[in-house]
Amino acid sequence: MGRGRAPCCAKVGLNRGSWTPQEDMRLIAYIQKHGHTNWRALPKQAGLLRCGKSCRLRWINYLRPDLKRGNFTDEEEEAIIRLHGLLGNKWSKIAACLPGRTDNEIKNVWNTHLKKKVAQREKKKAGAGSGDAGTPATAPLSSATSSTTTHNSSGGSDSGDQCGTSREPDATDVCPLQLEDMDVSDMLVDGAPPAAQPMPSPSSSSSLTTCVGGVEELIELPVIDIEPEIWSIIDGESAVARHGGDAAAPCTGTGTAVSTSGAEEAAANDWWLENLEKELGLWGSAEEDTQAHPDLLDHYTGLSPLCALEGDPVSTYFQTGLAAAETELLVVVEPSAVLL
DNA sequence: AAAAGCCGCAACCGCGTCCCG
DNA sequence: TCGGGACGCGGTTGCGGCTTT
Repeated sequence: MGRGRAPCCAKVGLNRGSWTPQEDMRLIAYIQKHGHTNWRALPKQAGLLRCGKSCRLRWINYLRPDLKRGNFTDEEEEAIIRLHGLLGNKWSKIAACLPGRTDNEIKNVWNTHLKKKVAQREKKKAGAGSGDAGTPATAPLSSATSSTTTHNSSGGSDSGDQCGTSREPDATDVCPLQLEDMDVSDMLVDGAPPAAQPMPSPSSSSSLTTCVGGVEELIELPVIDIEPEIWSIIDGESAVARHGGDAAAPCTGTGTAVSTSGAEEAAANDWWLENLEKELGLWGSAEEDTQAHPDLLDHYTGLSPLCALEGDPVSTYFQTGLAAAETELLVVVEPSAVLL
């Protein structure tokens, strides 16, 4: 029944609409640091004036490092068409078969072109009027399967194979586009795609967390000025506990790492975040900053200032995506571990 | 060159389901 | 066993960018 429908997006005091680079940065930084065990609490802890739902959506559909960006390949489109023929509008299940693609993305692609494409095909077939293949969707499965199997090396080369490179090399084998190994009926029966489940949203997060686990808690979020009243509006409970700039000091309990750090680490984190912000156009020139922190630069594995900026996780997110992004995150973040 | 229309993407909304106390 | 909270999913909408007139 309608139970448990969280009034999560209480309209009061929360931002809506497009995400700003600042918000993106904050969300990324927070999740990189703490993961996302509780979406509802996340915005508060991350200092975001968003509802948890919005954060989750943003992360899953846009910010996740394992997302493949760019146009859909022919193989992917074919896979979507076939899977849609089998599964219907089960976008999440279809997405589970297409690593690096989100259900939202697939849904959009389907509604925008694939639907038309299929309609045209059906028309043609009907015009040709033949065929035993009454259901166009299922028939091509085997042939297209073979094509999709090779997809990994060919199609996905541009941005790398998300789940594969971003985690373990072995994981590439698990690429769910291998439809022939996939028992779609399983997916029809129970929600959870079997062993070959590529990267459902939860696991993707866990992969990320584990990936970053070694350097967890290295990122310190900048303080944001949010009126306590807003928090009380958001959670409906007293926000008294967090005041005096605590709002953005997430999990101060868990954020113990902060205390492990010295001023040096804090400075390094600040530097990293400043870079993020710069990359997002929130700051002045990069040169200014590197001049401002020449000492810290040395810590960054001898990267030139430019290199360091080019390796910026957020820009990587928006440019190349996943594998590189995750690598870069490690590259950028890890040095601060060396600082310790 | 400007205006109008179209298209695609990102985000929101509401419901269903799962999990936990 | 029941009730509540949180998450996940699918449908829909709004907006910005691009194309066409």
